Amino acid sequence: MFSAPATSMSQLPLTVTEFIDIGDLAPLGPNIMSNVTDVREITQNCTSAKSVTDQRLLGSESPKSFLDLDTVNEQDISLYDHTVNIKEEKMYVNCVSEQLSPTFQYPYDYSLLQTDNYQPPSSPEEYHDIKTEHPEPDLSETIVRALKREINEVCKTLEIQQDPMSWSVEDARKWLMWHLGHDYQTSQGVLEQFNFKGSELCALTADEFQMKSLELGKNLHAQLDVWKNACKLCGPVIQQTTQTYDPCQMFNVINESYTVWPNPSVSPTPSISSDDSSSSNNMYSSSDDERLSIYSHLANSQITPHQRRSSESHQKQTIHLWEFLKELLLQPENYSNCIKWIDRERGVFKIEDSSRVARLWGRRKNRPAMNYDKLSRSIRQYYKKNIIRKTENSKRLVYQFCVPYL
DNA sequence: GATTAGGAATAAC
DNA sequence: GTTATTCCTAATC
Repeated sequence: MFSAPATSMSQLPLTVTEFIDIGDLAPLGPNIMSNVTDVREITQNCTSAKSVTDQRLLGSESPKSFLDLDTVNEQDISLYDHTVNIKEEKMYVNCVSEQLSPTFQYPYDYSLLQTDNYQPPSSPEEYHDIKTEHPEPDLSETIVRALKREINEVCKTLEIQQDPMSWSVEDARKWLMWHLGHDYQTSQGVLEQFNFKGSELCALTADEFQMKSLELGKNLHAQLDVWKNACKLCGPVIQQTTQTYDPCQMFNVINESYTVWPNPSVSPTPSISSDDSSSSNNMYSSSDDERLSIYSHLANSQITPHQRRSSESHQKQTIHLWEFLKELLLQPENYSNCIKWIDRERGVFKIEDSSRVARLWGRRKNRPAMNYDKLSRSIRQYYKKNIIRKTENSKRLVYQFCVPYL
């Protein structure tokens, strides 16, 4: 996935905002949502992502607009990836771009962003040197909670201990795989360079990580650093379990920590195809489909035949629109600003931000050209199938799930 | 101007 | 074959 990037520091014209996806930030709490507005000023210095200078950045709308990835000028950024990691009070946004970088970490420095003369650091080293003091006292707790959930679920899924010092070589490989998760070739290449048990992995410096993988080394080191620090913060609460490998658990991990993912235990999944098995959990996105595929490949020798069949049977599934809408509705803490229940009992919901819902859907289905016009056409296809209908007193952007799909 | 409705062709699975 | 996407016209809010 990551093509050979240039490493020149001069190729750092973009500021952090171009890569922040509000969908990733939202689960971390309202404090972040409110503070991202402060990034607005520094985006004006951005020279490459032209669209960040449009009116959506200039205060007319909520932060979500200018933080959505579709504001990125893809002519300038032909390939990007992004993740958000939290370490104590510092947020790192890892950016990967063909033109920009290998993997750099941009601390999301609230105190600096609120100053008038903020200048983005010109090199990754400067970013690392930034000291952050977050003004919101509640953020640390939010971050710790999010980390706790994620680490707990990842430990369950990978069947590893939370303490990396106790990891075997195989445990460490699982963890690396989890964080690599982009494509099998890349992951295998990197894994060959990190054939260590946990204690040895923890002893490696950032530079040593980078020496072993120019593109991903520092990112992995940061991920491990975050993990180690989070374990300290989380203390003994996190418990490693003996739960068997279940791809659905991966959904829950992502569901709580990154973006919109389904939770099959929450939403009923009525059969709308002739194959019940294919309709029950057809909920992988491309990225985690890949991640699961890679992990499955790695773990094939350790999972049971039943589990392997389960994994394989889930990888080819696709999510239906009505399921996706329900996922959003089931996370009001994150998405009530774009879709929410009007009458939960009767399945009546309203799309508050049609373009955002469409973008989320398009991203999920890897359809960049998705818009509300197309999304709504798909919804209307549900009328005949009695999955979704308009309410009796039809109102704009208000729909209703039919009884079996409530 | 945005939304709604639905036909038709096509793509994706 | 089913579902979703894309494009379209027309009507409505």
